[in-house]
Amino acid sequence: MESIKSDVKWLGFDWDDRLYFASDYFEQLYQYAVQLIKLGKAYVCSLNADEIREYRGTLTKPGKDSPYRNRSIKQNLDLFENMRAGKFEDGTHVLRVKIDMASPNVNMRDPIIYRIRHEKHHRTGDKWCIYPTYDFAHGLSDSIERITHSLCTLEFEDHRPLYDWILDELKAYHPQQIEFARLNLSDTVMSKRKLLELVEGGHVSGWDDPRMPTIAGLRRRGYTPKSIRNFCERIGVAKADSTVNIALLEHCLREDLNKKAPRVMAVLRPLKVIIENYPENKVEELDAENNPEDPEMGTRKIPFSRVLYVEQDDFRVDPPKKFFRLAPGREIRLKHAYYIKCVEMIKDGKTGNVKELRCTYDPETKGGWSKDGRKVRGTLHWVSADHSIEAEVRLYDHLFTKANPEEEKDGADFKTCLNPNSLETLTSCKVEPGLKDAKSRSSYQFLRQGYFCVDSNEEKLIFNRTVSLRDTWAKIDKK
RNA sequence: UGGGGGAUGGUCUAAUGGCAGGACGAGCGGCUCUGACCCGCUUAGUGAAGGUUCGAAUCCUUCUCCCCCAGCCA
Repeated sequence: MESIKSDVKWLGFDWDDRLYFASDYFEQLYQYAVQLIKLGKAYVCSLNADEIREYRGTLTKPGKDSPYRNRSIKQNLDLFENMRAGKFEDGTHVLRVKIDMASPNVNMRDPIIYRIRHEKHHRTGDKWCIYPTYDFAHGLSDSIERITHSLCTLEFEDHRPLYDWILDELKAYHPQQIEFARLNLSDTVMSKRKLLELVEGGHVSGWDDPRMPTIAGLRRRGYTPKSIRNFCERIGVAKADSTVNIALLEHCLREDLNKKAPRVMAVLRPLKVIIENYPENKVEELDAENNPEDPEMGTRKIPFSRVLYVEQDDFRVDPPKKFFRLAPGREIRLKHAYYIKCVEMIKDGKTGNVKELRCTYDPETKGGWSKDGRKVRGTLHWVSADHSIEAEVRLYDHLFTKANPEEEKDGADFKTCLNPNSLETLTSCKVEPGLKDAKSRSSYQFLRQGYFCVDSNEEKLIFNRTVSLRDTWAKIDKK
Protein backbone atom coordinates (compact mmCIF):
# COMPACT_ATOMS: atom_id res chain seq x y z
CA MET A 1 0.00 0.00 0.00
CA GLU A 2 2.81 2.34 0.83
CA SER A 3 4.43 1.56 -2.49
CA ILE A 4 1.21 2.38 -4.33
CA LYS A 5 1.11 5.71 -2.56
CA SER A 6 4.70 6.55 -3.34
CA ASP A 7 4.31 5.45 -6.97
CA VAL A 8 1.28 7.68 -7.42
CA LYS A 9 3.09 10.65 -5.89
CA TRP A 10 6.17 10.03 -7.97
CA LEU A 11 4.04 10.05 -11.09
CA GLY A 12 3.04 13.56 -10.11
CA PHE A 13 -0.41 13.14 -8.62
CA ASP A 14 -1.86 13.98 -5.25
CA TRP A 15 -5.08 12.90 -3.58
CA ASP A 16 -4.90 15.84 -1.18
CA ASP A 17 -7.18 14.94 1.73
CA ARG A 18 -9.03 12.31 -0.24
CA LEU A 19 -7.24 9.10 0.66
CA TYR A 20 -10.14 6.68 1.03
CA PHE A 21 -10.41 3.03 1.97
CA ALA A 22 -13.35 0.71 1.54
CA SER A 23 -12.56 -0.57 5.01
CA ASP A 24 -13.61 2.84 6.34
CA TYR A 25 -17.14 1.93 5.27
CA PHE A 26 -17.37 -1.56 6.72
CA GLU A 27 -20.07 -0.53 9.17
CA GLN A 28 -22.14 1.26 6.53
CA LEU A 29 -21.68 -1.65 4.16
CA TYR A 30 -22.93 -3.99 6.85
CA GLN A 31 -25.99 -1.81 7.37
CA TYR A 32 -26.69 -1.82 3.65
CA ALA A 33 -26.55 -5.60 3.71
CA VAL A 34 -29.00 -5.68 6.61
CA GLN A 35 -31.26 -3.42 4.63
CA LEU A 36 -31.18 -5.80 1.67
CA ILE A 37 -32.17 -8.64 3.99
CA LYS A 38 -35.06 -6.58 5.29
CA LEU A 39 -36.16 -5.89 1.75
CA GLY A 40 -36.21 -9.62 1.18
CA LYS A 41 -33.38 -9.20 -1.33
CA ALA A 42 -30.64 -11.04 0.50
CA TYR A 43 -30.39 -14.32 2.33
CA VAL A 44 -27.92 -16.37 4.28
CA CYS A 45 -26.92 -19.45 2.30
CA SER A 46 -25.40 -22.41 4.09
CA LEU A 47 -24.27 -24.38 1.09
CA ASN A 48 -20.54 -25.03 0.95
CA ALA A 49 -18.32 -23.67 -1.80
CA ASP A 50 -18.56 -26.77 -3.99
CA GLU A 51 -22.32 -26.88 -3.68
CA ILE A 52 -22.66 -23.24 -4.54
CA ARG A 53 -20.63 -23.82 -7.66
CA GLU A 54 -22.80 -26.75 -8.60
CA TYR A 55 -26.03 -24.85 -8.03
CA ARG A 56 -24.73 -21.98 -10.13
CA GLY A 57 -25.00 -23.97 -13.34
CA THR A 58 -22.74 -23.29 -16.31
CA LEU A 59 -22.44 -20.65 -18.98
CA THR A 60 -25.01 -22.43 -21.07
CA LYS A 61 -27.13 -24.13 -18.39
CA PRO A 62 -29.15 -22.14 -15.86
CA GLY A 63 -28.52 -22.60 -12.16
CA LYS A 64 -31.02 -23.72 -9.56
CA ASP A 65 -32.21 -22.09 -6.40
CA SER A 66 -30.37 -22.70 -3.16
CA PRO A 67 -32.45 -24.64 -0.61
CA TYR A 68 -31.79 -21.75 1.78
CA ARG A 69 -33.14 -19.14 -0.59
CA ASN A 70 -36.47 -18.79 1.17
CA ARG A 71 -35.41 -18.39 4.77
CA SER A 72 -37.45 -15.80 6.57
CA ILE A 73 -36.24 -12.25 6.96
CA LYS A 74 -36.03 -12.74 10.69
CA GLN A 75 -34.01 -15.91 10.30
CA ASN A 76 -31.65 -14.20 7.85
CA LEU A 77 -31.21 -11.20 10.12
CA ASP A 78 -30.45 -13.50 12.97
CA LEU A 79 -28.00 -15.63 11.06
CA PHE A 80 -26.21 -12.63 9.58
CA GLU A 81 -25.87 -11.06 13.00
CA ASN A 82 -24.34 -14.28 14.29
CA MET A 83 -21.99 -14.36 11.33
CA ARG A 84 -20.77 -10.97 12.38
CA ALA A 85 -20.57 -12.05 16.01
CA GLY A 86 -18.13 -14.79 15.09
CA LYS A 87 -20.37 -17.70 15.92
CA PHE A 88 -19.53 -19.59 12.75
CA GLU A 89 -16.49 -21.12 11.13
CA ASP A 90 -15.06 -19.80 7.86
CA GLY A 91 -17.02 -21.05 4.88
CA THR A 92 -20.08 -22.29 6.70
CA HIS A 93 -22.39 -19.49 5.64
CA VAL A 94 -22.43 -16.64 3.19
CA LEU A 95 -24.79 -13.78 2.55
CA ARG A 96 -26.16 -13.81 -0.98
CA VAL A 97 -28.27 -11.41 -2.86
CA LYS A 98 -31.51 -12.73 -4.36
CA ILE A 99 -31.62 -12.04 -8.07
CA ASP A 100 -32.10 -14.80 -10.61
CA MET A 101 -30.45 -18.19 -10.72
CA ALA A 102 -31.43 -18.55 -14.36
CA SER A 103 -29.87 -15.29 -15.51
CA PRO A 104 -27.75 -15.65 -18.64
CA ASN A 105 -25.18 -13.50 -16.81
CA VAL A 106 -23.67 -15.78 -14.20
CA ASN A 107 -22.76 -12.79 -12.08
CA MET A 108 -26.46 -12.28 -11.45
CA ARG A 109 -27.08 -15.82 -10.18
CA ASP A 110 -27.46 -14.84 -6.52
CA PRO A 111 -23.91 -13.57 -6.06
CA ILE A 112 -22.26 -13.68 -2.67
CA ILE A 113 -21.87 -10.32 -0.95
CA TYR A 114 -20.50 -11.34 2.46
CA ARG A 115 -18.36 -14.24 3.61
CA ILE A 116 -16.85 -15.33 6.90
CA ARG A 117 -13.11 -14.83 7.23
CA HIS A 118 -11.56 -14.98 10.64
CA GLU A 119 -8.63 -12.89 9.52
CA LYS A 120 -6.89 -9.77 10.70
CA HIS A 121 -7.40 -6.83 8.36
CA HIS A 122 -4.51 -4.45 7.78
CA ARG A 123 -6.64 -1.48 8.72
CA THR A 124 -9.49 -2.75 10.90
CA GLY A 125 -7.55 -5.44 12.74
CA ASP A 126 -9.76 -7.99 14.47
CA LYS A 127 -12.89 -5.91 14.43
CA TRP A 128 -14.52 -7.96 11.69
CA CYS A 129 -14.75 -11.63 10.86
CA ILE A 130 -17.08 -11.13 7.90
CA TYR A 131 -16.01 -9.16 4.87
CA PRO A 132 -17.92 -7.82 1.85
CA THR A 133 -17.01 -9.09 -1.59
CA TYR A 134 -15.61 -6.75 -4.22
CA ASP A 135 -18.88 -6.65 -6.13
CA PHE A 136 -20.76 -5.49 -3.07
CA ALA A 137 -18.18 -3.06 -1.76
CA HIS A 138 -17.37 -1.53 -5.12
CA GLY A 139 -20.57 0.26 -6.06
CA LEU A 140 -21.50 1.21 -2.53
CA SER A 141 -18.06 2.64 -1.78
CA ASP A 142 -18.27 4.67 -4.98
CA SER A 143 -21.71 5.80 -3.93
CA ILE A 144 -20.61 6.78 -0.41
CA GLU A 145 -17.74 8.77 -1.91
CA ARG A 146 -20.15 10.44 -4.30
CA ILE A 147 -17.93 9.95 -7.26
CA THR A 148 -19.48 10.62 -10.66
CA HIS A 149 -17.71 7.99 -12.74
CA SER A 150 -16.14 4.72 -11.71
CA LEU A 151 -13.48 3.63 -14.16
CA CYS A 152 -12.36 0.03 -14.41
CA THR A 153 -11.20 -2.52 -16.93
CA LEU A 154 -13.19 -4.47 -19.49
CA GLU A 155 -13.53 -7.69 -17.54
CA PHE A 156 -15.95 -5.89 -15.24
CA GLU A 157 -18.48 -5.17 -17.94
CA ASP A 158 -20.39 -8.29 -16.94
CA HIS A 159 -20.45 -7.02 -13.38
CA ARG A 160 -22.05 -3.70 -14.19
CA PRO A 161 -25.60 -5.08 -14.06
CA LEU A 162 -24.86 -6.17 -10.50
CA TYR A 163 -23.27 -2.83 -9.66
CA ASP A 164 -26.43 -1.15 -10.89
CA TRP A 165 -28.76 -3.63 -9.23
CA ILE A 166 -27.29 -3.14 -5.76
CA LEU A 167 -27.45 0.64 -5.93
CA ASP A 168 -30.96 0.63 -7.35
CA GLU A 169 -32.34 -1.80 -4.78
CA LEU A 170 -30.88 0.32 -2.01
CA LYS A 171 -31.96 3.54 -3.73
CA ALA A 172 -28.47 4.85 -3.16
CA TYR A 173 -26.69 7.59 -5.08
CA HIS A 174 -25.72 5.94 -8.33
CA PRO A 175 -22.34 6.63 -9.95
CA GLN A 176 -21.72 5.41 -13.49
CA GLN A 177 -19.30 2.57 -14.06
CA ILE A 178 -17.33 2.85 -17.29
CA GLU A 179 -14.99 0.18 -18.54
CA PHE A 180 -11.94 0.54 -20.76
CA ALA A 181 -9.23 -1.72 -22.10
CA ARG A 182 -6.15 -2.35 -20.03
CA LEU A 183 -2.76 -1.23 -21.24
CA ASN A 184 -0.60 -3.86 -22.87
CA LEU A 185 2.98 -3.17 -23.90
CA SER A 186 5.02 -5.04 -26.48
CA ASP A 187 8.20 -6.87 -25.52
CA THR A 188 7.15 -7.37 -21.93
CA VAL A 189 4.34 -8.72 -19.80
CA MET A 190 2.04 -6.59 -17.71
CA SER A 191 -0.07 -8.98 -15.67
CA LYS A 192 0.69 -9.06 -11.97
CA ARG A 193 0.53 -12.83 -12.00
CA LYS A 194 3.22 -13.09 -14.65
CA LEU A 195 5.40 -10.41 -13.13
CA LEU A 196 5.19 -12.24 -9.83
CA GLU A 197 6.39 -15.36 -11.59
CA LEU A 198 9.43 -13.47 -12.86
CA VAL A 199 10.22 -12.22 -9.38
CA GLU A 200 9.70 -15.54 -7.65
CA GLY A 201 11.54 -17.48 -10.31
CA GLY A 202 14.56 -15.25 -9.88
CA HIS A 203 14.45 -14.10 -13.50
CA VAL A 204 14.67 -10.55 -12.25
CA SER A 205 16.09 -9.17 -9.03
CA GLY A 206 12.76 -7.95 -7.68
CA TRP A 207 9.74 -5.77 -8.33
CA ASP A 208 12.02 -2.81 -8.87
CA ASP A 209 14.40 -4.56 -11.23
CA PRO A 210 15.09 -1.97 -13.94
CA ARG A 211 13.78 -4.40 -16.54
CA MET A 212 10.36 -4.62 -14.92
CA PRO A 213 7.49 -2.57 -16.37
CA THR A 214 6.40 -1.71 -12.84
CA ILE A 215 6.49 1.91 -11.74
CA ALA A 216 9.24 1.00 -9.29
CA GLY A 217 11.19 -0.69 -12.07
CA LEU A 218 10.74 2.13 -14.54
CA ARG A 219 11.78 4.63 -11.90
CA ARG A 220 14.95 2.76 -11.13
CA ARG A 221 15.61 2.35 -14.82
CA GLY A 222 15.61 6.14 -15.11
CA TYR A 223 12.19 6.81 -16.62
CA THR A 224 10.83 10.26 -15.84
CA PRO A 225 7.29 10.77 -14.55
CA LYS A 226 6.68 13.24 -17.34
CA SER A 227 7.63 10.80 -20.06
CA ILE A 228 5.19 8.27 -18.67
CA ARG A 229 2.42 10.84 -18.48
CA ASN A 230 3.06 11.98 -22.05
CA PHE A 231 3.02 8.39 -23.17
CA CYS A 232 -0.34 7.81 -21.54
CA GLU A 233 -1.77 10.89 -23.19
CA ARG A 234 -0.59 9.81 -26.60
CA ILE A 235 -1.90 6.27 -26.51
CA GLY A 236 -5.36 7.34 -25.44
CA VAL A 237 -8.09 5.25 -23.90
CA ALA A 238 -10.32 2.86 -25.79
CA LYS A 239 -12.37 -0.28 -25.41
CA ALA A 240 -10.53 -2.40 -27.95
CA ASP A 241 -7.80 -4.75 -26.81
CA SER A 242 -4.47 -3.39 -27.96
CA THR A 243 -0.77 -3.72 -27.47
CA VAL A 244 1.20 -0.51 -27.65
CA ASN A 245 4.64 -0.79 -29.13
CA ILE A 246 7.23 -0.12 -26.46
CA ALA A 247 9.08 2.03 -28.99
CA LEU A 248 6.53 4.75 -28.33
CA LEU A 249 7.27 4.69 -24.61
CA GLU A 250 10.96 4.89 -25.40
CA HIS A 251 10.34 7.75 -27.77
CA CYS A 252 8.54 9.72 -25.05
CA LEU A 253 11.39 9.02 -22.70
CA ARG A 254 14.08 10.22 -25.11
CA GLU A 255 12.01 13.27 -25.88
CA ASP A 256 11.94 14.29 -22.23
CA LEU A 257 15.49 13.32 -21.37
CA ASN A 258 16.87 15.04 -24.45
CA LYS A 259 15.80 18.35 -22.98
CA LYS A 260 16.81 17.67 -19.40
CA ALA A 261 19.78 15.34 -19.21
CA PRO A 262 23.24 16.90 -18.99
CA ARG A 263 25.70 15.55 -21.54
CA VAL A 264 28.82 13.81 -20.29
CA MET A 265 31.42 11.57 -21.84
CA ALA A 266 31.80 7.97 -20.79
CA VAL A 267 33.72 5.19 -22.47
CA LEU A 268 32.03 1.86 -21.95
CA ARG A 269 34.55 -0.44 -23.65
CA PRO A 270 37.84 1.42 -23.46
CA LEU A 271 40.53 1.40 -26.13
CA LYS A 272 43.73 3.20 -25.17
CA VAL A 273 44.91 6.06 -27.37
CA ILE A 274 48.29 7.73 -27.02
CA ILE A 275 48.74 11.14 -28.58
CA GLU A 276 52.39 10.90 -29.56
CA ASN A 277 53.00 14.58 -30.18
CA TYR A 278 51.25 15.74 -27.01
CA PRO A 279 53.60 16.58 -24.11
CA GLU A 280 53.92 13.91 -21.36
CA ASN A 281 52.77 15.89 -18.39
CA LYS A 282 50.60 18.48 -19.96
CA VAL A 283 46.93 18.71 -18.97
CA GLU A 284 44.46 21.09 -20.55
CA GLU A 285 41.06 22.01 -19.23
CA LEU A 286 38.66 22.20 -22.16
CA ASP A 287 35.22 23.73 -22.28
CA ALA A 288 32.28 21.47 -22.91
CA GLU A 289 28.62 22.42 -23.19
CA ASN A 290 26.31 20.64 -20.83
CA ASN A 291 23.32 20.52 -23.12
CA PRO A 292 23.03 21.89 -26.65
CA GLU A 293 19.24 21.81 -26.25
CA ASP A 294 19.45 24.23 -23.37
CA PRO A 295 22.28 26.77 -23.30
CA GLU A 296 21.25 27.82 -19.80
CA MET A 297 22.66 24.57 -18.51
CA GLY A 298 26.06 26.12 -19.11
CA THR A 299 29.44 24.55 -19.65
CA ARG A 300 31.97 22.56 -17.69
CA LYS A 301 35.72 21.88 -17.86
CA ILE A 302 37.03 18.51 -18.94
CA PRO A 303 40.69 17.46 -18.75
CA PHE A 304 42.66 16.47 -21.84
CA SER A 305 46.04 14.76 -21.75
CA ARG A 306 48.39 12.51 -23.70
CA VAL A 307 46.76 9.20 -22.83
CA LEU A 308 43.08 8.80 -23.56
CA TYR A 309 40.40 6.18 -23.95
CA VAL A 310 37.98 5.95 -26.80
CA GLU A 311 35.27 3.43 -27.53
CA GLN A 312 36.40 0.15 -29.08
CA ASP A 313 33.47 0.34 -31.50
CA ASP A 314 34.81 3.63 -32.79
CA PHE A 315 37.86 2.03 -34.39
CA ARG A 316 38.01 -0.38 -37.28
CA VAL A 317 41.17 -1.85 -38.75
CA ASP A 318 39.41 -2.26 -42.03
CA PRO A 319 36.62 0.34 -42.12
CA PRO A 320 33.56 -0.49 -44.18
CA LYS A 321 31.92 2.08 -46.44
CA LYS A 322 30.13 4.85 -44.57
CA PHE A 323 32.18 4.22 -41.42
CA PHE A 324 33.12 7.75 -40.35
CA ARG A 325 35.16 6.90 -37.29
CA LEU A 326 38.74 6.06 -36.49
CA ALA A 327 40.78 3.78 -38.70
CA PRO A 328 44.43 3.57 -39.70
CA GLY A 329 45.44 6.87 -41.26
CA ARG A 330 42.02 8.40 -40.63
CA GLU A 331 41.52 11.80 -39.01
CA ILE A 332 38.56 12.45 -36.74
CA ARG A 333 37.53 14.95 -34.11
CA LEU A 334 37.53 14.34 -30.41
CA LYS A 335 34.45 16.10 -29.07
CA HIS A 336 35.27 19.49 -27.54
CA ALA A 337 39.02 18.81 -28.05
CA TYR A 338 41.22 18.33 -31.10
CA TYR A 339 41.42 16.61 -34.44
CA ILE A 340 43.52 13.50 -34.11
CA LYS A 341 44.89 11.14 -36.74
CA CYS A 342 45.60 7.47 -36.23
CA VAL A 343 49.19 6.73 -37.22
CA GLU A 344 49.71 3.29 -35.80
CA MET A 345 47.87 0.46 -34.13
CA ILE A 346 49.36 -1.91 -31.65
CA LYS A 347 48.08 -5.45 -31.53
CA ASP A 348 48.07 -7.89 -28.71
CA GLY A 349 50.69 -10.53 -29.46
CA LYS A 350 48.49 -13.41 -28.46
CA THR A 351 44.98 -12.51 -29.53
CA GLY A 352 45.80 -10.28 -32.44
CA ASN A 353 43.28 -7.73 -31.20
CA VAL A 354 44.11 -4.07 -31.37
CA LYS A 355 44.97 -3.03 -27.85
CA GLU A 356 46.27 0.45 -28.34
CA LEU A 357 46.26 3.26 -30.88
CA ARG A 358 49.00 5.75 -31.60
CA CYS A 359 47.74 9.07 -32.85
CA THR A 360 48.91 12.60 -33.48
CA TYR A 361 46.91 15.69 -32.76
CA ASP A 362 46.74 19.00 -34.56
CA PRO A 363 47.34 21.80 -32.02
CA GLU A 364 45.59 24.21 -34.40
CA THR A 365 42.26 22.48 -33.94
CA LYS A 366 41.78 23.17 -30.26
CA GLY A 367 38.13 23.17 -29.28
CA GLY A 368 37.30 21.03 -32.27
CA TRP A 369 37.63 23.56 -35.12
CA SER A 370 40.07 23.85 -37.95
CA LYS A 371 40.98 27.27 -39.29
CA ASP A 372 41.80 25.90 -42.69
CA GLY A 373 38.24 24.74 -42.97
CA ARG A 374 39.02 21.10 -43.49
CA LYS A 375 36.25 18.82 -42.45
CA VAL A 376 36.21 15.56 -40.59
CA ARG A 377 33.33 13.18 -40.87
CA GLY A 378 33.39 11.68 -37.40
CA THR A 379 33.32 13.05 -33.88
CA LEU A 380 34.13 10.69 -31.03
CA HIS A 381 33.66 10.84 -27.30
CA TRP A 382 36.67 10.15 -25.10
CA VAL A 383 38.05 10.48 -21.59
CA SER A 384 41.52 11.27 -20.27
CA ALA A 385 42.98 8.04 -18.89
CA ASP A 386 44.60 9.55 -15.80
CA HIS A 387 41.65 11.70 -14.90
CA SER A 388 38.76 9.39 -15.65
CA ILE A 389 37.05 7.44 -12.94
CA GLU A 390 35.86 3.85 -13.05
CA ALA A 391 32.24 2.95 -13.13
CA GLU A 392 30.04 -0.06 -13.58
CA VAL A 393 27.42 0.21 -16.27
CA ARG A 394 24.43 -2.04 -16.64
CA LEU A 395 23.03 -2.32 -20.13
CA TYR A 396 19.43 -3.39 -20.23
CA ASP A 397 17.55 -4.78 -23.15
CA HIS A 398 13.97 -5.95 -23.59
CA LEU A 399 13.04 -8.72 -21.20
CA PHE A 400 11.69 -10.91 -23.99
CA THR A 401 12.84 -11.85 -27.44
CA LYS A 402 9.33 -11.75 -28.85
CA ALA A 403 7.07 -8.73 -29.17
CA ASN A 404 4.21 -10.59 -27.58
CA PRO A 405 5.43 -13.17 -25.04
CA GLU A 406 1.86 -14.06 -24.12
CA GLU A 407 1.24 -15.41 -27.60
CA GLU A 408 3.75 -18.22 -27.50
CA LYS A 409 2.70 -20.87 -29.94
CA ASP A 410 1.44 -24.25 -28.83
CA GLY A 411 0.56 -22.70 -25.51
CA ALA A 412 4.19 -22.63 -24.42
CA ASP A 413 4.99 -20.73 -21.25
CA PHE A 414 5.72 -17.03 -21.74
CA LYS A 415 9.05 -17.52 -19.99
CA THR A 416 10.40 -19.60 -22.88
CA CYS A 417 11.12 -16.39 -24.77
CA LEU A 418 12.87 -14.60 -21.94
CA ASN A 419 15.84 -12.70 -23.34
CA PRO A 420 19.00 -14.24 -21.85
CA ASN A 421 20.85 -11.01 -22.66
CA SER A 422 18.46 -8.56 -21.08
CA LEU A 423 21.21 -7.48 -18.70
CA GLU A 424 24.84 -6.97 -19.59
CA THR A 425 27.13 -5.64 -16.89
CA LEU A 426 30.26 -3.74 -17.86
CA THR A 427 32.64 -3.29 -14.98
CA SER A 428 35.57 -1.27 -16.27
CA CYS A 429 33.95 1.72 -17.86
CA LYS A 430 35.72 5.07 -17.74
CA VAL A 431 33.72 8.18 -17.11
CA GLU A 432 34.70 11.83 -16.93
CA PRO A 433 35.85 13.06 -13.50
CA GLY A 434 32.93 15.40 -12.90
CA LEU A 435 30.73 12.37 -12.30
CA LYS A 436 32.52 11.64 -9.04
CA ASP A 437 29.77 13.21 -6.99
CA ALA A 438 26.86 12.23 -9.22
CA LYS A 439 23.70 11.96 -7.18
CA SER A 440 21.76 8.77 -6.94
CA ARG A 441 18.95 8.56 -9.52
CA SER A 442 20.21 11.52 -11.53
CA SER A 443 20.13 11.14 -15.30
CA TYR A 444 22.81 11.89 -17.87
CA GLN A 445 23.24 11.48 -21.55
CA PHE A 446 26.44 9.62 -22.28
CA LEU A 447 27.31 11.35 -25.49
CA ARG A 448 26.57 9.29 -28.61
CA GLN A 449 25.38 6.38 -26.51
CA GLY A 450 22.24 6.86 -24.54
CA TYR A 451 20.66 8.01 -21.35
CA PHE A 452 21.95 6.59 -18.10
CA CYS A 453 20.98 7.12 -14.51
CA VAL A 454 22.93 6.61 -11.34
CA ASP A 455 21.75 3.44 -9.66
CA SER A 456 24.02 4.03 -6.71
CA ASN A 457 27.13 5.98 -5.86
CA GLU A 458 28.00 4.41 -2.53
CA GLU A 459 31.03 2.17 -2.73
CA LYS A 460 31.26 2.45 -6.44
CA LEU A 461 29.60 4.35 -9.18
CA ILE A 462 26.92 2.30 -10.93
CA PHE A 463 24.87 3.44 -13.90
CA ASN A 464 21.75 1.91 -15.41
CA ARG A 465 21.20 2.43 -19.08
CA THR A 466 17.75 3.94 -19.29
CA VAL A 467 17.50 3.87 -23.06
CA SER A 468 19.99 4.07 -25.88
CA LEU A 469 20.11 6.92 -28.35
CA ARG A 470 18.67 6.17 -31.77
CA ASP A 471 21.52 4.63 -33.68
CA THR A 472 21.43 5.05 -37.44
CA TRP A 473 24.93 3.66 -37.86
CA ALA A 474 23.98 0.41 -36.14
CA LYS A 475 21.27 -0.06 -38.76
CA ILE A 476 23.65 0.61 -41.63
CA ASP A 477 26.29 -1.64 -40.11
CA LYS A 478 23.84 -4.51 -39.81
CA LYS A 479 23.14 -4.56 -43.53
C1' U B 1 -23.14 -23.76 -28.40
C1' G B 2 -25.63 -18.78 -23.00
C1' G B 3 -24.29 -13.73 -21.90
C1' G B 4 -21.20 -9.34 -22.38
C1' G B 5 -17.65 -6.52 -25.40
C1' G B 6 -14.55 -5.38 -29.71
C1' A B 7 -12.53 -4.83 -35.06
C1' U B 8 -9.50 2.17 -39.01
C1' G B 9 -1.91 1.75 -42.25
C1' G B 10 3.23 -2.55 -39.02
C1' U B 11 1.51 -0.20 -33.92
C1' C B 12 -1.64 3.24 -31.07
C1' U B 13 -5.41 6.70 -32.04
C1' A B 14 -8.88 10.74 -34.52
C1' A B 15 -12.81 11.57 -37.88
C1' U B 16 -20.65 11.11 -34.54
C1' G B 17 -23.69 11.13 -42.67
C1' G B 18 -19.56 15.52 -45.97
C1' C B 19 -11.55 15.91 -48.17
C1' A B 20 -9.93 9.03 -43.93
C1' G B 21 -6.06 12.83 -40.32
C1' G B 22 -2.19 12.61 -36.31
C1' A B 23 1.65 10.10 -33.55
C1' C B 24 5.20 6.09 -33.23
C1' G B 25 7.80 2.76 -36.45
C1' A B 26 10.01 1.92 -41.20
C1' G B 27 12.43 4.00 -45.79
C1' C B 28 14.83 8.18 -48.37
C1' G B 29 17.09 12.96 -48.07
C1' G B 30 18.83 17.59 -45.48
C1' C B 31 21.40 19.64 -41.21
C1' U B 32 25.32 18.48 -37.69
C1' C B 33 31.58 19.35 -32.97
C1' U B 34 26.47 13.61 -30.58
C1' G B 35 25.55 8.81 -37.17
C1' A B 36 21.74 12.22 -31.34
C1' C B 37 18.26 16.27 -31.56
C1' C B 38 15.85 18.97 -35.42
C1' C B 39 13.74 19.57 -40.55
C1' G B 40 11.66 17.73 -45.33
C1' C B 41 9.65 13.80 -48.25
C1' U B 42 7.76 8.72 -48.78
C1' U B 43 5.41 4.32 -47.16
C1' A B 44 0.80 2.20 -45.52
C1' G B 45 -5.64 1.66 -43.31
C1' U B 46 -11.88 1.59 -42.55
C1' G B 47 -12.65 -7.27 -41.12
C1' A B 48 -16.26 -9.23 -45.45
C1' A B 49 -20.65 -9.00 -48.50
C1' G B 50 -25.08 -6.61 -49.52
C1' G B 51 -28.48 -2.35 -48.67
C1' U B 52 -30.19 3.02 -47.58
C1' U B 53 -28.24 7.86 -49.34
C1' C B 54 -26.37 13.05 -53.83
C1' G B 55 -22.71 11.26 -50.26
C1' A B 56 -21.20 5.77 -45.46
C1' A B 57 -15.48 4.28 -41.26
C1' U B 58 -20.15 6.31 -39.37
C1' C B 59 -27.07 4.16 -40.47
C1' C B 60 -29.55 -1.00 -41.71
C1' U B 61 -28.99 -6.52 -42.80
C1' U B 62 -26.09 -10.86 -42.92
C1' C B 63 -21.42 -13.05 -42.12
C1' U B 64 -16.24 -13.57 -40.25
C1' C B 65 -12.58 -13.10 -36.64
C1' C B 66 -10.76 -11.61 -31.62
C1' C B 67 -11.36 -10.78 -26.16
C1' C B 68 -13.96 -11.57 -21.33
C1' C B 69 -17.34 -14.47 -17.83
C1' A B 70 -19.07 -20.57 -14.55
C1' G B 71 -13.77 -17.38 -7.18
C1' C B 72 -16.49 -17.44 -0.67
C1' C B 73 -10.14 -13.01 -5.93
C1' A B 74 -10.09 -8.03 -7.43
